[in-house]
Amino acid sequence: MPLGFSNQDIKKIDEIVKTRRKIKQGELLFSNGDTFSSLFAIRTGFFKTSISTEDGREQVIGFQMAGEIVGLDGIVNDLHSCNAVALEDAEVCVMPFANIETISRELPQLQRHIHKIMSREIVRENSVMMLLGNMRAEERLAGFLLNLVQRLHARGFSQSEIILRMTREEIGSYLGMKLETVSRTFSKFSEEGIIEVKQRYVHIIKADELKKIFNLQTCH
Amino acid sequence: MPLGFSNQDIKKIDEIVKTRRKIKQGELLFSNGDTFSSLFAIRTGFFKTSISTEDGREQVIGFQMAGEIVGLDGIVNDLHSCNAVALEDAEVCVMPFANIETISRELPQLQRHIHKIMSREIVRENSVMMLLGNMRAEERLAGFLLNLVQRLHARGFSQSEIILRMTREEIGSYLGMKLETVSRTFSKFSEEGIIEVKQRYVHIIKADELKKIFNLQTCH
DNA sequence: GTTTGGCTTTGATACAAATCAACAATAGTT
DNA sequence: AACTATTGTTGATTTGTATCAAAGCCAAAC
Repeated sequence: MPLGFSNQDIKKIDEIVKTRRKIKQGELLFSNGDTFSSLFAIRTGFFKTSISTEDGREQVIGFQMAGEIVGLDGIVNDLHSCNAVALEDAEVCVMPFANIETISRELPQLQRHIHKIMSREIVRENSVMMLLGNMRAEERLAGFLLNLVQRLHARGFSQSEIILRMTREEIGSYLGMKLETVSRTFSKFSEEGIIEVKQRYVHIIKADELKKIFNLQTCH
Repeated sequence: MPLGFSNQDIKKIDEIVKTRRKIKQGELLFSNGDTFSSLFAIRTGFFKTSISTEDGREQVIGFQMAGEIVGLDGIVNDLHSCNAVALEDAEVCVMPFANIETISRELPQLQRHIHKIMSREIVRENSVMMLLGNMRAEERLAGFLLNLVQRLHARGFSQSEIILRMTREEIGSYLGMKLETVSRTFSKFSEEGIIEVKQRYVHIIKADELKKIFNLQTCH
């Protein structure tokens, strides 16, 4: 949440955010076809969002952690068009979208904040399209690790150590590659001394090497 | 624009939309790093938006036509993070975003409309991620053609004939494949009698076959 | 402590798309 | 009309990743 709200403003915003919901690992927060009524702010835990084809192929759209918002896909048709699954026990704030709209009409700063959240998601997806459309397996995984560790670091976690919340298959789905390729690429980075991997634990030893592999510099 | 506005409302909205700008083929409407101040509603013409890596690789993010909005990427950081190039002579309405925000605080329907536009873009990009992450060349091109013809048809153009505004290379960049592969896939569809192709002209003969190739059914 | 099942790693092989290369078609220019 | 430059097609070959297959690791359950 941005700064610069009066006490009275804060009260209004608290009103939006008062309902909480707990989601156990593996459970759905919402899924494709559900009617949309609320955005969800993640308080604790870790989610993946995904869509699936008729024939069962899954595409992971993103991984979301504390402080991030899910559910924006539902606004356009009042129906969710993706699934959000908790990858670990989680708690979210349920924010009825009608309330968000009402209050953001009164508070320009909140209005601006909502717009930025949506724009940020568009820009994020632009980068993912670059990743999927133009990059090779190593570049994709390097970009993925750098992005993840940067977001975790912003939340006070280590700059160099990660416990992955998702499987190799989920990483692969997100990055447009098969789980075996994800595993092989981890092993390759490990052999080169760039990272240390042990199952879900990843230690980034040479962040600059990862950045060199992921040599894209543009936007964000 | 949605219905249900009073005459007075319409006046306010017209105020947003009064500035026009013409862009010649090949010219930039905005580019990466430009300060953001306005969204652009395309009145006539055809655009591509793209981002580039340091090393010169381009990723086309989308193709936009009359009635669609570009510039949403700029909101989050008050800077554009992609490039918008006119693929044919075009005219846009320049809509200062500050005005949009002001007026949408007064008109809940306009506010809702803006939110839906942003959400629609997020959902569109989700589908592109599915395309790039999970599909093979034929599926990608089939999906591309179906999407394009559907949007053109909604604007009163033919349901079965298209004049492409973009090169094979630009299609390839959008779909995450090389221009040669695009060309070969066009030829393959043509040999199978699904489409007729002559350079930029494409005639869809068997739309149902294209749909079968693009067998995804989820969201939108 | 052993079993179970899910996840991960690694190897061998197959395949779709990239790359390299030449040529054809088209549009724009002089 | 001839000349360029750009765009598009097609063929031969290479390559990165997928696929198929087997084995190893780990945590939870019994």
